[in-house]
Amino acid sequence: MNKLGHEVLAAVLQVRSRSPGQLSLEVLLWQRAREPQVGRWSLPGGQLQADEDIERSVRRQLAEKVDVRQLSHVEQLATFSAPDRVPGPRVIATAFLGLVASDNDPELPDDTQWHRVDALPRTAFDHEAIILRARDRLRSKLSYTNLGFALAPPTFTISELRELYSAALGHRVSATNLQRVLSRRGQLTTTGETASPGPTGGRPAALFRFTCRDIRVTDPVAVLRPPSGRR
Amino acid sequence: MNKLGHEVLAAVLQVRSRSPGQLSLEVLLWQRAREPQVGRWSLPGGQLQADEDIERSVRRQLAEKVDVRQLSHVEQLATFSAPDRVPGPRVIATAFLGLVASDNDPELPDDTQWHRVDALPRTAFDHEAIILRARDRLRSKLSYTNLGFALAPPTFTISELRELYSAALGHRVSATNLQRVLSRRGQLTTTGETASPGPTGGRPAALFRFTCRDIRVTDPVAVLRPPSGRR
DNA sequence: TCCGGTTTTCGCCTTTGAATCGAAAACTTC
DNA sequence: GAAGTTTTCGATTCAAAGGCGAAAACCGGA
Repeated sequence: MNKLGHEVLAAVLQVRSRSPGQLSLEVLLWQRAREPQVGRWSLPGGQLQADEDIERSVRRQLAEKVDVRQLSHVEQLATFSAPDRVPGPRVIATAFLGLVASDNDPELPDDTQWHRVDALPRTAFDHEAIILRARDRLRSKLSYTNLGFALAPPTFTISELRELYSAALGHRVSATNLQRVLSRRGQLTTTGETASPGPTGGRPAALFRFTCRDIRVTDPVAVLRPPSGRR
Repeated sequence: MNKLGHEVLAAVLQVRSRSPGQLSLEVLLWQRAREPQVGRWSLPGGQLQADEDIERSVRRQLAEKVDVRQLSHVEQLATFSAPDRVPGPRVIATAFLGLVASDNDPELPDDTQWHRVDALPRTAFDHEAIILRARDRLRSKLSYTNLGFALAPPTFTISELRELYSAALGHRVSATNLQRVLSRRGQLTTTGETASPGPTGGRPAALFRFTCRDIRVTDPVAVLRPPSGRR
């Protein structure tokens, strides 16, 4: 039997604010201190162990870089297998998408930093392709699932949520429409509380939370759905 | 470095007619002649070789069971890694979805047969889960992409296409609606030809083909799309 | 206390695309 | 030519998202 190495890699994404009011989608990377590719930035990950499946493995590997209890969502992305994707002995990689809610700010090791996904530094191997794949997966799932819960704090105003979505999707989002779409789907629950207005005043915003914090497909808009039989 | 085996598996799906007029979604399986799991039905696949990536590997392995030129579409599904998913030395599996258009009827080896996905025989290892995953992927992509081209013959009538979709989706489909949805999306092109009516008469049906035979997302119904800026 | 400024919220309307229905068209056989 | 079949097409309804502006609820300062 042909034996080869298998690693797991995770693109952990979070919407973060670098300067106040300026949110951006960022990814967790660590800088390589040794060859190969010294100085380049890598996704966290490592070799799969004998007694773990890849889902367990990715959580174990991530624990070295970040508090895994702050991971609100992890899902498999794809497996990358080009024979020359890394130098030396062949290694297959299964990539994951991880999400951290925006109210967390995990302690990071010295070699590890957040980087804007739209302004990546020099990355190692095929990691840039993996990061972009993770971003695309997040963007499409924000549309047709309730995955927003994994980016948002436990409770939030519509304006805050709008900024989160806007940073993650990379385009402007209307607060009016966001609220209507999510609440029509039953994803939003009002807490009854209100946030205190900012220094410039204004009507106090109502606080919401996601109805359900398990990922749930909103029906990938079931086109060609079965005939209703309704008359 | 921890070395382990890596195999690729393919769930090749086709809409086939067992008795005339009765279409069903079927999957290509071969029956195991040796331990482990003698007599159970397996997905085609095999060990990844040193110089190939998994996409090449799956096509190579499939060539042993079916004419690969008849494969109209192949895509990666997911990687399965439970340590005990097969007995003996550990093997990771990356599963693929393959599609064959309904006008093909490939020559098959003696140990290989088509089986209805909704009436599977006793399958080996975790292969049933993979088959169901493949079916679900096909069903959702039929809705929001033009993947139908991979199931359909080069040219077809709307009625034929309706039966194909109906068998693949597992529910009735309205011909009227199917035609309008696909042509609004620009996926259908009329050939100008018409099919000859059946033995019972009836208006001759117009022949169509898919505008484009590369997979193309129809916009996963871009909810929360960017503001139009239109006034 | 009143008033302008600010932010959120809500209702109404438009737009888009899918589902339904029924009638017309085009062919068969008798 | 009449009756029966099947396809095709237009008109209508229905559902969900996007756009817009007015009303609500707060601020600070005159």
